[in-house]
Amino acid sequence: MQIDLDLLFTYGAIAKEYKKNDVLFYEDEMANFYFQVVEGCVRMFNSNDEGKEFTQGYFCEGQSFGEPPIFIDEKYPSTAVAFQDCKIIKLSKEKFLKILDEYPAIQKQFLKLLAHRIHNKAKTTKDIINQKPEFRIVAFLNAHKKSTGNNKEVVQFTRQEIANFTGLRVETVIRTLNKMKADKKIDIINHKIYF
Amino acid sequence: MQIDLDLLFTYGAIAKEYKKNDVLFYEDEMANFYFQVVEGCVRMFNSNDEGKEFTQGYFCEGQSFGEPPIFIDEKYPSTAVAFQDCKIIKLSKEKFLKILDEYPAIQKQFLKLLAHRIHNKAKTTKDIINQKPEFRIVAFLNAHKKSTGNNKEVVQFTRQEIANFTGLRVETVIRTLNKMKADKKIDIINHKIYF
DNA sequence: CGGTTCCTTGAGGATGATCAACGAGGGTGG
DNA sequence: CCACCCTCGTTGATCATCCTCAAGGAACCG
Repeated sequence: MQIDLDLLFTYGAIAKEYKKNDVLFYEDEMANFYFQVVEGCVRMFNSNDEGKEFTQGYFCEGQSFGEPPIFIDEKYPSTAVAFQDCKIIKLSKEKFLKILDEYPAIQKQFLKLLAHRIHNKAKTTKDIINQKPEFRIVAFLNAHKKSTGNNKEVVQFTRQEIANFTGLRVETVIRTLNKMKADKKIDIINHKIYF
Repeated sequence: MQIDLDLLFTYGAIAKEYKKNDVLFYEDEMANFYFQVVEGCVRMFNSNDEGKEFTQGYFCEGQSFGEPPIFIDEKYPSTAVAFQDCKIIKLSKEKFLKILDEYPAIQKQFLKLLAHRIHNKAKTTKDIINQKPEFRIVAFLNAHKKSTGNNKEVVQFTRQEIANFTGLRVETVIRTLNKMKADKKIDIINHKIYF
């Protein structure tokens, strides 16, 4: 889901550049802006007291993020950082809500978007709870592979990133991946994972 | 969030009674109806291969459920069963979408509803991943306590239900609750939990 | 009562986390 | 060009935690 860039600019949006690891907003901050990715990719995550991070999701080119709290006057449930160098469009909450009011079709698009998000989160949560490291990793790989074809493709995530998303530790991810390789479920060539 | 009952009936909705444990729909079924609870409470959950259940959420009097897949022509991600004897309103998908089209205010309400759901799910997932059984249980108790006051109140869930929601095993829940009692974090009187 | 459903306890075991160390590659600046 | 420092991947050993299994007890209800 993305709103037309011209429309956004008409309503006063600005484009901003972020370097990798720049923070866009912090967990528990009030939500005052609508964000839409033009270039790059953003990661949303939570950290617990011991510093262990849990990745809630990635938002890439053409995707918006951080909208739910805008609709309900809530704080951000997670922190957002640039996963790569990014160009991001920002629009104030008020203007964003105005667009929705004036363009019912867009509002409907957002309804669908949120429905997708819930659907995905339900699936993800289910898969993570299912414990079994291998199962969690497979679910992650399936959810994040680009093509739907049968042919294997290289996985663009580090083992640490897989760990952060699945709630496992790096070492466990590595050992599980090695087992999966032995079982011919994935290929690992020169440290790169093919799934 | 609930749609006015008269309006629902005008559009052809019917009320249906379910006995405890009756199934309203199964995981992976296509979503063809809008559901709204008039009386009682519904549980949505997934089962894994070993039969272990994970509760995605409870939906009680006045709440609707199972809408996300309707918006996006998807299957249900979970199974829904009557948690108690229930009276539920059902309306066909087509009619439901028609209501949304004809009443923009209602559509907006649903946007907010879905935003709330996502926000909650993000928090819940974060808390579950945080491992530590005690932390998960406290998160569950906080999320499901009725009043927001400081005074303790009785918890209406069985230990098995807490286990299903937190992804723990009953025995672990029991032992953790006992520890929490010893630490004065909860009271347990005659097997009932006060939090 | 007899049958549920729910709660409880103990013992044992498996699994993933933790800790510690090291290797390999890529980029940077002297 | 080389030394250094990153980040990322890897391995082994040990440990703590939660799961599993088995058994029984308590409360409730027709």
